[in-house]
Amino acid sequence: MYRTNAAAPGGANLPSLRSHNTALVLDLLRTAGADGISRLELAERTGLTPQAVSKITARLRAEGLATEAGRRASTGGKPRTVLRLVPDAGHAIGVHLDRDELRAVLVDLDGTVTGERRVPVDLGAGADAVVEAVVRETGRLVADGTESGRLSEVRTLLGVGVALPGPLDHDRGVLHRVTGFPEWDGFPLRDALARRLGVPVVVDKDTNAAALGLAVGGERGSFVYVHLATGLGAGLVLGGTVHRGARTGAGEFGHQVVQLDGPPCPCGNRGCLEALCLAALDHGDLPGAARVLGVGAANLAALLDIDRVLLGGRTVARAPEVFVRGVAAVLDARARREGAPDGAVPVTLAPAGARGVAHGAAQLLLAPIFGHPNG
Amino acid sequence: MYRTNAAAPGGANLPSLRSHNTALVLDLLRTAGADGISRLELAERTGLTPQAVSKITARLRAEGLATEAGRRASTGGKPRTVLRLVPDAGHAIGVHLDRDELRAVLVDLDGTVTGERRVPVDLGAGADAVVEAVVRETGRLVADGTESGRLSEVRTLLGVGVALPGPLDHDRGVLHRVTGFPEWDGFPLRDALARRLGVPVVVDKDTNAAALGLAVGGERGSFVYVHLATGLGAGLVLGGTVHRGARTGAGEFGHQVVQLDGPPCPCGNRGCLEALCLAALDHGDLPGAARVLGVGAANLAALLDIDRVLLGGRTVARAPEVFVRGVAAVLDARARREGAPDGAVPVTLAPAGARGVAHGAAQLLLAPIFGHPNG
DNA sequence: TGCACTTTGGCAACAGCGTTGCGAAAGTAG
DNA sequence: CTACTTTCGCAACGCTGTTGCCAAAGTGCA
Repeated sequence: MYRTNAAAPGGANLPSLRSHNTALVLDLLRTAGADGISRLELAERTGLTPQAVSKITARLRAEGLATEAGRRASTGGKPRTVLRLVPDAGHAIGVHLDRDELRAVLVDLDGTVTGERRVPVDLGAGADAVVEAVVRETGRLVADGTESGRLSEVRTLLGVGVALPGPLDHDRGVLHRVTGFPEWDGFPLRDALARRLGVPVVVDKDTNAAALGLAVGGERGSFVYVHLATGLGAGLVLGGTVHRGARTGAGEFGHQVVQLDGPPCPCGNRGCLEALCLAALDHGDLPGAARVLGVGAANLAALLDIDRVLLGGRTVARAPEVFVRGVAAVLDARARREGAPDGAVPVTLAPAGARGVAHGAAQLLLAPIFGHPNG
Repeated sequence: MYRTNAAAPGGANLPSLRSHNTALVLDLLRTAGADGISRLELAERTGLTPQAVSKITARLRAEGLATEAGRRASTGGKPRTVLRLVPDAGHAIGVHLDRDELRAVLVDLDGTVTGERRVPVDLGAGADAVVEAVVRETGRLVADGTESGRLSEVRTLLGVGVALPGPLDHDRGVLHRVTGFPEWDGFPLRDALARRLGVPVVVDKDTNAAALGLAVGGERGSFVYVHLATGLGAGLVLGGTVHRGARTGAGEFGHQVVQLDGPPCPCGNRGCLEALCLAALDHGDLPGAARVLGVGAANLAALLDIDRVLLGGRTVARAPEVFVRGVAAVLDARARREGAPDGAVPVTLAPAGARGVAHGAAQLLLAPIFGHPNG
């Protein structure tokens, strides 16, 4: 399986060149999905010569990652042959560990969910119990997949991605003080799971996983995924890649202060977005909560100049239109006042729904194959 | 002169591989400065083999970009030969266009300022007058440089970088509504200057230029440069590169809302950082202004997880310690409350001083040579 | 039906990249 | 002076994408 030359401190050699171009072609094949894409189109999109694309796709076909799938209509000459990704050539499991629920999905190379499990879980029950639950559920997903013939070989399982509420250290796979569950502080979740599962494991914040899932799912450029459930967080995608920051702690959207000397927040600060938002929700004031969210989103949009704001999470799902409209109203008003030439940043509902985080967690393993090192 | 393969949509070929590695080596040579760096050290730092480094440095020496400069002490065998960048092999001019002053600097490859001019200018006097002033001052810089023997050939002038208050379109080099001077809206400054000067011109916001200058000057990782003068803005460097966002408008720090329903700002919003900050300054309340700045910086640090906050600009220069201490106090307090394992994000004064923006503007032309495409 | 034309896409030869094997150069240590 | 270590370039090499060329597979017109 192809991986980018991650270890090198920057120097590039021929193998890394090859990996890069192969990943590029694979990414285009994935994006094309079931429609497929022709060799010549691949050449145009990558900037490579047709002959180079022929060589690369020949390798991919020999390794079972790509296949020919029909032809296009002729435009006066030999018709183009359509190439397609072979989705079953690789799988990954994405696990969404929420405060009260575990959701695991089996995902193939092109992002299709081919298996899913949901069980209640208590994050407060301690590390051993939770690790055990993850091992059990991923095991069942693999068993089901093998039985149905989808996971024909164990080797096609690339690894397991785990997404859960932060803060945590993505690089080392170690949890910090998961809000509300101090006993998790310092637990090396990635290594503990990798030892038990025997496959690579990647750990990330739920918001980052969801944002990665959206980026892989076709959302281009820079955007923010705002997640409102028991807490408030954000996943940032800047220029197509998830921005995690120096200590992989970026996205602390909930504790942005937007009211100097405002009401106190459990985090110790005053006037945090999360505190104001949750307070409004407690009063049943959804539009008020949306407006507060909008102020935060508008700040973020101005600071980072993003293309889009995507909303998700359980609370948003309860009244999607109220939140989308409320947040958009704040952004529109600000754009009008500032006379933005292209209008306001659009606000939409994250399309993946309740499965978004688990799906994105699986992409933590799949994305590197397509040339997105850390997503 | 080496340039990265910018036009390609992602596909890499052998020339682009070569450019990449050459730029990498040049960047290390530049970073090493007058001390120089040995071939073996270059090999270790890049991950390339010693032989590859020998070939690359041989090319660089043949083209006059690098030279041998002494040897290190032996460690039991043949002593390492030290290589050094030839600073005079290339120059760039950086122009800082402020509301009332034009500052232009001539900078060589390793960032040393070898010529400087300062003249009063009125941005409100219209485009023609300002363009004329830039043409005149850059011309004099070149004339002085040629006379002193530094600019031995005209070909060593790579181009002119112009930095001025935003907002503007960096990609196209077109100004938007420069705050306070609506007549500039839509003026194609880059093309107008390039036609008159006959060399490449790059236009950017003053804050971005300063941030780029700091990044090139050795500031690693992710940081924010906060500029407080007649207005308030920020330049973001994320993972070593300047973040400009989708429409190159990122860094709108001044109009971050931190007080819902706060005092009105000329921009039309309420409770903007800039409004609060300038109001405090009007009352002579520097610590108050610093505190407001600190709240904004803390929000940004939490959102983006940056390594450092750097302060600059005329107002900061008037009482540097008050601002550094005031901003740091807010960040420290928040870090303590949240129990950040590594402590608070450090706050320091931007080292480049009043010349920072002009120096950074020159780096807009130099950075691509060292593998930083847009800085 | 047959011929001319267009377009696709693979084979073979090629240029250029970093890599490997090896030896000359230039020091230190005894 | 000898033995050893370390640096560093020459030559041969393997592999990359590129170029030149030609067979295959269509369309369109006579």
